Amino acid sequence: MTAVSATHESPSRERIEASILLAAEEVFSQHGYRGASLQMIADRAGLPKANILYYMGSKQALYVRLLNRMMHRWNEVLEDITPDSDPATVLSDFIRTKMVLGQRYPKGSKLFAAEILAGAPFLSDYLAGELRDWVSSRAAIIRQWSAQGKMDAVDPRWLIFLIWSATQHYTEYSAQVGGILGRDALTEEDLESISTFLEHVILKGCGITDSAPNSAPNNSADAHSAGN
Amino acid sequence: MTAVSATHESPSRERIEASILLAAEEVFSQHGYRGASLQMIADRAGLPKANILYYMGSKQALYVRLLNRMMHRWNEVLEDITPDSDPATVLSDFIRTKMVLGQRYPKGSKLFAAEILAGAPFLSDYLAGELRDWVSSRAAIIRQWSAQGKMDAVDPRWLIFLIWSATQHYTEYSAQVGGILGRDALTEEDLESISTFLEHVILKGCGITDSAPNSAPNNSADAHSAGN
DNA sequence: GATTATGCTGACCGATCGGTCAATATGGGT
DNA sequence: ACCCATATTGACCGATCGGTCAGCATAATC
Repeated sequence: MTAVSATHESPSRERIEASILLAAEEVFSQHGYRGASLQMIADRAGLPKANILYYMGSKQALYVRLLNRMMHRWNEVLEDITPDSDPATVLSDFIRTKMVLGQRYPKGSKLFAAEILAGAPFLSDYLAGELRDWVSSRAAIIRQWSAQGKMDAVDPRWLIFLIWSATQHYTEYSAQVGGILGRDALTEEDLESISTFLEHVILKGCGITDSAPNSAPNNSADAHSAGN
Repeated sequence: MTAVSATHESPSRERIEASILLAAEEVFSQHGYRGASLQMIADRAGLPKANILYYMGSKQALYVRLLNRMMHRWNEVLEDITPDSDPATVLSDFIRTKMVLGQRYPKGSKLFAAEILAGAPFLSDYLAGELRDWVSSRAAIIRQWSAQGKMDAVDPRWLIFLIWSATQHYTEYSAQVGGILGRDALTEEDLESISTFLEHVILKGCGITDSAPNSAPNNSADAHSAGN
């Protein structure tokens, strides 16, 4: 082939692998690990099945590679959080970042959801290790906020789960949301409306008064939606 | 055969069908429609594979039967809601009922989730029809509550989605929740703590003041959790 | 006891599964 | 021109897929 051998990889190889990963993410997210077939992935990528295995080694290797890629994508979320942070800013950013990530990687998010739904056979170590520590450290800081009187003394773990679930819902249940709203995909206005709603309810529900009042001081929400 | 023929069915038939449905719900919920195999279902039910098909006709018929059974189970939720109802009571009941249903039918809930995740190929009619009307009618009432000043003017559809997602999270992501909390299943105390938290945050977040003050008038939450 | 309807299941079907491999194609290094 | 590592893929493997069916077991009906 062309390139620099060993450590570095040819651009053509990278392009092919990317197209395989794209196709695989779609198929795995829709049918889960067992339900996905290499033939479907190959067809969607426009390659012969044997080529998929040449580049990825095995179905399982391809799958865990997708899982790992998705895990790394979460890293930009809730990173800079300290006991001195402003809860309103941090939680608001948490909500909006998660909403954006769900829209940016809908297939990857669904893949992750399917893995958890199946009992997380490939992720139990990650969940009980890395992610558990992540939650613990954030929870500890949130508890300090409560102790400082910055917010109500809610259980921080339930709060984190609430924000996770409320935001993920719109990507993983997009078929349900779409069916009910009567559109195929959420509009920009939908996303802004939902984010504002979640901010309003969760911050207010936790007894957080917006300390950086960049918005008008109306206590009620603003968006009311059109029809249906 | 034993029985009364035609309309009524033999008790032995009912028992067998129930055991098949139980096994199938488990397998489908874990692997989705495509990922599930009749052999796995047969093994779990302790029956030969051909017997599954004798009773259920086909894989698809068995699957849609499970979906329908699960849909009917939601019916007890948010039924008695009128413009004159007390939002605090109704929403509180909504939250707790959904939490209980998720615990009562974890497999069925996961089955439903997997179907939606796959793009709801068997449920698109239901979502865009029956369920959509259900949401519409409830949303209209909630809007009236807002107009009456009983609560903030939030978008009722986002509120319904919020309660759905927040409660379903604990059954469909039980593998994740369990991994993080360090237990296999949620305890009674967990469930009570979570329900109280969700009540607190969502009602307060929607500007609903508990009009039936059966609990002490502490505005902050009470549960704070132990460790981790 | 013979008849008939239903319950039940081992054996089999073509299709598809994940994966292997040998054969061929390609393209830079010398 | 020659070499050789890498890229590519059709053909094939045993296993499993959903589904069919013939044939035997069982039990109600006459």
